[in-house]
Amino acid sequence: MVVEATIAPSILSDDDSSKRRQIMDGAHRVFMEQGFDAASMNEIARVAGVSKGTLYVYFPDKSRLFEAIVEQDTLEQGKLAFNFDPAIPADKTLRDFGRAYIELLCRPGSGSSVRTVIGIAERMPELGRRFYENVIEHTFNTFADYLKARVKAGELVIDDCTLASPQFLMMCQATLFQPYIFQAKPAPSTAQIERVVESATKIFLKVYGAKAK
Amino acid sequence: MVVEATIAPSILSDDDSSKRRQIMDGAHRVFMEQGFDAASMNEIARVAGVSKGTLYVYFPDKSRLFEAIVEQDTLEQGKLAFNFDPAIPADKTLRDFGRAYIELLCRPGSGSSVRTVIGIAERMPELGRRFYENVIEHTFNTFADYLKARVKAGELVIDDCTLASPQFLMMCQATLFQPYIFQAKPAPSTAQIERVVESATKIFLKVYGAKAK
Amino acid sequence: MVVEATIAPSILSDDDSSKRRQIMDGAHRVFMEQGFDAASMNEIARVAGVSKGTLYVYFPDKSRLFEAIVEQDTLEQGKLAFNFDPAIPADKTLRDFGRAYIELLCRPGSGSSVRTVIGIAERMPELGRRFYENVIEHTFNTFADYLKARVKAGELVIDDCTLASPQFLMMCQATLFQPYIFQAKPAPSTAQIERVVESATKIFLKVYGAKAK
Amino acid sequence: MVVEATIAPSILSDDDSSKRRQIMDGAHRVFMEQGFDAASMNEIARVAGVSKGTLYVYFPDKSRLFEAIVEQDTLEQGKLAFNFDPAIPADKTLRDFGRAYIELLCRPGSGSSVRTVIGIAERMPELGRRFYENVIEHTFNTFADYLKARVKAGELVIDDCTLASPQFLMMCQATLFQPYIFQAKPAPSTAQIERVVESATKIFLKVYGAKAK
DNA sequence: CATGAATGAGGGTTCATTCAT
DNA sequence: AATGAATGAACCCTCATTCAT
Repeated sequence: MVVEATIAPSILSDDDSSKRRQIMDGAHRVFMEQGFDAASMNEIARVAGVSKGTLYVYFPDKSRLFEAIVEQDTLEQGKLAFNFDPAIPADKTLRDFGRAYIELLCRPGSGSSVRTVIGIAERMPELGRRFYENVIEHTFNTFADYLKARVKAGELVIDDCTLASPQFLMMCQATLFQPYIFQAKPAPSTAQIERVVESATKIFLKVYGAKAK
Repeated sequence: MVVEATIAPSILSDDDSSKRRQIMDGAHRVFMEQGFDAASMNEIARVAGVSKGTLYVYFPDKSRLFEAIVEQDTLEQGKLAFNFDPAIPADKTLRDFGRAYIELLCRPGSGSSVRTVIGIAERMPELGRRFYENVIEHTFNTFADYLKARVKAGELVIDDCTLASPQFLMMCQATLFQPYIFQAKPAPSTAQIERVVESATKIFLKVYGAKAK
Repeated sequence: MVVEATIAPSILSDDDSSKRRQIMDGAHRVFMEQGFDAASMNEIARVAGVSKGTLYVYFPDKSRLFEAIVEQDTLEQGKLAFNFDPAIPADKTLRDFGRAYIELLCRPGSGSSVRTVIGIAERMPELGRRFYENVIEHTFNTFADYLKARVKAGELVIDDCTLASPQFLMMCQATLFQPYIFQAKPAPSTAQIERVVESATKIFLKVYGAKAK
Repeated sequence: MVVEATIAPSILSDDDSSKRRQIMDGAHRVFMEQGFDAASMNEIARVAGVSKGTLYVYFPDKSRLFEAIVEQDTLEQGKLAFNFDPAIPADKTLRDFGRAYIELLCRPGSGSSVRTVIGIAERMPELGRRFYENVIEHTFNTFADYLKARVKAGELVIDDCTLASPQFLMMCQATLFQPYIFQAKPAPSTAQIERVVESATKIFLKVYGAKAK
């Protein structure tokens, strides 16, 4: 029916307010490109396609808008939904997870997010803390839980899974993430990722694998 | 002659200029505490103990002063003078170097430096690149060179030292550096460092040690 | 009928409009507390309990709303209904009227009114003029009329009642009103008022009393 | 000597800084014309003939600039240097002083000052208090002191000089000051002043004069 | 060379007013 | 009639930079 089509949009527009979303989208782009201080409310309004005054209808001030953006990024990046299927052999899981982790870390936009948060962490430590806990540490913990399960299953022999988890993930980063975050090299290619993750996986299994005994 | 008295000061001031040094010291403190954008030339002048005008005698503008500061930090931090003595057993060297590395990374001031550079890397990628190459990568390379020497000496068996080097150093960071840089936790204690480095060292030797064969 | 229920409210609302009254009440409070410039239409709407848009349904703009408030105050304060009973001896009337006058002048809210009008008089002289004429001068005139009647009755001997009236009322203010209007002292106590009015009354009668001759 | 002529200006320029004076002059005009809120720093800068930034070199913010202006006015108006010569008969002194008082009160600029201070007194009571004490009350006290001396000299018989002083001065205001301050009438003419002061003087002497007995 | 007063563009924020619903 | 989201001009204030001394 024709009428329905007309009504639809307003029904679809989530009540999280399309304007609010619109502002956050614009603010996200500007904040990520420029950082907190260099981003101007003027430009955010322009990019978001709203007037400056409207910004203040939805957010009390620049800091709070920024925090909302970072919080959103924190939640989104903290999701990293990986299916740790116990039926799949550990080596395959390590490889797949390692690759997914690095790809997440180095996908476009992710770097800006990390850079922006680190850049402001000195003056807004709360933001840094929450980002670390909900994104970085959360991933470490999720993976550590998987490892514990494998240990219990007798597939792995690990004394301290809470340490083993970041050991593996940090090895996966080797050569790849740091140049990316410092803008020294572009995001790594799939081949590069494969190679580094493969090496990390082998080391991990050699050290923590059950048959390694 | 009377005239000499007048000229004297400019003669005495070494031309690498104590004033220049003075400015850089002040600017360093302010930039590191506040980041590039939030730092004001006014406060830099105040902290440096010179007039605002003098700043512009030695540096054409704020960006160039900042670049000089970062460059200086880059050079200083790139120095990490570690004595890789071939006479010392590899395991001890790994332990000592790992500890020294983390202590350097997490010593007060170092965090600010890294945060400031990462925070500005999006807009001043050149600064990020040089910092990465001269500090991060340089350390990886220096250590890789050591590893190559140990391989040649038959003490270690490593296929790709350029990869093994960051693998070890990233493992040493596990749990320690990231919370620190995000301001989520204070700098790690000596005991924490010892424990993580010890684990990394053991893994490294188990995987790459010659006797491991 | 069901429909009636829906219409009812609009029928009930008297057309001098309870909404209009509601707005004026809110606006009065805000304008008197903050002054014309510092009062915001936003807060007026909030205090009045109506939406911002509704303000503009009843008043074309901020100035006109303000003028309406001041006009209302002018009319209300101009009323000062005092019963000049010819049967009562002049000295009692003077004392009672003087006290009532000062109490009116210094009652809470009255000060704000005067301050607000004086504060804006430079830019809105018309408002000041009407306030002066309808409140201040009107009181002078009312009292002057009483004096004239007493003169005619032979109870007082006054050459110029139009001058004698403010002479008495200004003497009553002595020490009391000015510190109050400048916010230098709180509203005067009953005892203070009594004392000052008593003195003014005595002086007035000594000078203008018939028996004084 | 020629040289002296060159140096002179810098010596003459009071160290109260000509720029500061320049700013205060401009700010005075704008604040008095518009009131605190309506005055904009932009216009003050324009009228003062300096840049907006310069304003903030001399005054930390708008409030402080305003306070400086009011304070200056307070001091200047508080001066009312009147020579209470004991050799001159009281009646002449009363007449002269009364006239001088009203002329001061109603001279151009004085009204704006009073209006501005009263207008802001609700929100800046300290300003109001100091203005009242240093200008209004100070005049009352100065005159009260004179009266006390006349009482001691046996020329006047006054029970409470602290009350008698404002009684006289308020009577002098009758009909003159209030319409002026409300912008209802222009400043009174000399003739009007003379007439009202004359009447007040006569009343005062009739009541408080020694020979009145 | 060194100073610091002066600048003016641009920062974040508020607010009277409008208008689609 | 009533709403409140949206606007954009104008607000106060900061700051990198310049220049006369």
